[in-house]
Amino acid sequence: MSAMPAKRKTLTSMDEIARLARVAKSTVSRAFQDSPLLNPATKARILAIARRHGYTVNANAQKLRTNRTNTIAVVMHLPHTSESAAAPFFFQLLNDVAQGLWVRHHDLLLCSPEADDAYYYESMISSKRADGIIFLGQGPGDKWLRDLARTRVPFVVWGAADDRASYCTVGSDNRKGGILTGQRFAQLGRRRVLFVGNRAHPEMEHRRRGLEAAMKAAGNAAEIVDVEIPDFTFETGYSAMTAYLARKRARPDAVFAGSDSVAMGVVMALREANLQVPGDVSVIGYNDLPSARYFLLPLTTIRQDTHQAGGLLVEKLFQMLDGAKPTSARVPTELVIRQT
Amino acid sequence: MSAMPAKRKTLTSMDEIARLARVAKSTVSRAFQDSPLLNPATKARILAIARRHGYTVNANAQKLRTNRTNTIAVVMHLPHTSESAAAPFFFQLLNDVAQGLWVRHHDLLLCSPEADDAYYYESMISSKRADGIIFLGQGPGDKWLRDLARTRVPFVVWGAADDRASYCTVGSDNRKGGILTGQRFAQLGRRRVLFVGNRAHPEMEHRRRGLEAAMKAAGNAAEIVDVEIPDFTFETGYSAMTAYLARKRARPDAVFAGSDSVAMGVVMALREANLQVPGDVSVIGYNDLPSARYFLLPLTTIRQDTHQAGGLLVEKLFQMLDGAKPTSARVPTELVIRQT
DNA sequence: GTGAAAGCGCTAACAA
DNA sequence: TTGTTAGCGCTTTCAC
Repeated sequence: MSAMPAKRKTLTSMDEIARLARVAKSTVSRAFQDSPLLNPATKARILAIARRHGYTVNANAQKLRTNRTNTIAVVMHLPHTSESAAAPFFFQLLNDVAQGLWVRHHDLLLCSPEADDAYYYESMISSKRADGIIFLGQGPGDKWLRDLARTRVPFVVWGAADDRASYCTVGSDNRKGGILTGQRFAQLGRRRVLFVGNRAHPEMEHRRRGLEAAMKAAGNAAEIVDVEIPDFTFETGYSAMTAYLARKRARPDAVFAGSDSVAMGVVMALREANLQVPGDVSVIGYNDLPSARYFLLPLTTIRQDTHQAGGLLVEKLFQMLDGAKPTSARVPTELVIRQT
Repeated sequence: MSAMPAKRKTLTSMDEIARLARVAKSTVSRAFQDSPLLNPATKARILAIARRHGYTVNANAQKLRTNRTNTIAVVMHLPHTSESAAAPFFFQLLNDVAQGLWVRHHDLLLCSPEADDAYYYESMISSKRADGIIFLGQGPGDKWLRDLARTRVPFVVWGAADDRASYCTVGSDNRKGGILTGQRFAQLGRRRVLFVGNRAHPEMEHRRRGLEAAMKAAGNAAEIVDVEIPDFTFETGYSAMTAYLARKRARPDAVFAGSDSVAMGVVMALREANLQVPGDVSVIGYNDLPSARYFLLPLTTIRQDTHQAGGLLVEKLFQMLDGAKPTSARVPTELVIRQT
């Protein structure tokens, strides 16, 4: 059934409903706010009339008046070309954040990062498009986030904790992820490990440091070489690894990749170069994507709990909107050993 | 740099800016609208002052006044549990739609389908939260979409074209996808094919009919059996196939799956039952996900151009907002033969 | 329990 | 080229 009869011209303002119900506009307003002051009978009558006429409260007038939007902006890097597979991990996180937002009856405004400049995000808030912002990922360098922290913009970030705790983050324990990887490599007797990532991203830098610490602690004088990549797709992993193998004589015996997608690309490149995985080279990814499990060679990887993460991001942001100053949080990190 | 100096209290209304610039409020308004009427010098002066004071136009007042939101709602089924892998295909589509929307300077409100009831969507529009709606997927049955088409709500749908053309869709040529699959199976001499999908979804029904037509045309008296599944995840494909094999004596020699994820689940189930893919059983998926290519067994599948689709969805919706009545469109469909 | 009145910040018609 | 004015539809005092 079409819920709103087409015949009746649908009414668009409280005044009109008020007139029909023979009450004041303010009474209609109270009915829609479910005010306890209001006589239940009056309320029911008003709501019935409104429904019959396809009336809904104008959200913009409401937002203007109350100075509250009930909207949260979620900023996520969307790949500009569709060639590069959209980062599945962030979509998973987006999904979990969205759940948390529905539950709290807030709208989700999906945004792409504009210039990495605090100004853009300040104006999102000052123009009253959203009450707060959730950033899915820090990107390389977080200076602009520190800048943003100096303003009145309420926001939380998925990513590595800021050393100076200038803003609130939720992230996996990246250092631990690095340590688990290092321990695994050490245990397998690996000595020439490649870190295929990007240390400009705070998260990656933490992983890298954990990796180094663990390998050092194990004491078998391993060497870590960095292969810098600009993004974390399969294609990038594949071509970075291929290029590396073409250029260098020394073969790595282990690779720690910045994401599962990268890890899969690395495995493909390795196989094409006739290196056995995991015989000659061990490979460990990050995120435990669903597809990591069903890859050609089920991928060994670091898992983080995105569902919990999504909930935490939302929760922290709401605490902030309530005037609190929430602390950063970590979600646990775990090594999933499969066949690489 | 923090773009807005913290010292100065940031101004929040045009009146205040007008006073500082010694002009009328309407002149400030014109400056922000980039009105050609305005003296460029005046405009520059106003904008400079505004910027200096961290002023931005209040979007809600603007929306209220102009009765335009510059926002499009995108409705997408987000899995309520994180167990089931979020449908990667729709995220890809979301990404492409988002691109199209940025380009046109529109905001994207991400929504989850509430009750499959036209009322909910009518109120999204009548409450002026969005100017139009893009539905990513029809779901099982599209009666409510036909209902919605009888209202004044501007919307377009990713999915199968409605027989009665009551609303505008963009979708892949599902029938052709079915035909390509049928031809391939026929050419391989397959006779007992399983359709693992859900005919309540119009898209699936079209594929299924194409499959049947092609197999009939090939003339080798094949039989098609339906395995109904409620969603299109790996897990569902896996368990549906496992259950089927446990129940039935007759082995299929071909499977046409509702999505690549389902196809991968099917392949796993088949292997566990000691059936060779593609030796004993051919499997064809749908969507050509990035991960389909790097699956355990690179997946044979039907590819559709989501990038083009995203652009078309946005374009059609804008035509509709301009008062036109755009026709439904199809994006091409192609068989990608790999190893299943 | 309900009504009257003021005003949120903006745009656009009209006037100058 | 700029200013004046009248609302857009709502919430929220304050009165009764």
